[in-house]
Amino acid sequence: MPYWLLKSEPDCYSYADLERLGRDHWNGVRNYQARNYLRQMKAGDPCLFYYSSTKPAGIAGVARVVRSGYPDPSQFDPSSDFYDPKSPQSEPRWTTVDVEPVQLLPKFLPLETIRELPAWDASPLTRKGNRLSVLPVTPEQFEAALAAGGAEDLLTTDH
DNA sequence: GCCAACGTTGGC
DNA sequence: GCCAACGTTGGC
Repeated sequence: MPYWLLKSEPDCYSYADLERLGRDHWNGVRNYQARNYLRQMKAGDPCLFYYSSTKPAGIAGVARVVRSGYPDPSQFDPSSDFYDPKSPQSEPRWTTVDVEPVQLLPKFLPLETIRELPAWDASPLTRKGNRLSVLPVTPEQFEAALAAGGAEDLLTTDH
């Protein structure tokens, strides 16, 4: 089963917002590489919910994909910040997925600590200049993040 | 198709 | 707020 990491600015959209809504679209991704990953996501895939552009940045919680990729409606909405007039209706350019909350990490996992986890050495997340907002995570990275965040092992308790 | 300019991301 | 990194745009 693939694992993913989703970035969000918590001032804009936090884990608590997702928890309050119960389920939501992960929309507004306007980067082709991130979009291609969104298109690979399947219902049931676990995701790490990452806070960017905040102090400190890091992983706040775990979410799960509940609906795989479909056209992001906001690309066709002129009143949306994510409106893309160049996206053809016949072949929508941008994709969204639906996610639901799974759990808040008992201990917020700062980027500084993520960098100390050997499994994360190879991740784009820990590389300088990284700007990818949706990225794949290995099972080892996922487990290491949960352990460091004091969470239950979802690999054995789920599914 | 190249590449300079520009805009955005994101850690610090 | 700064600035490095990098994606996108547009002129040629």
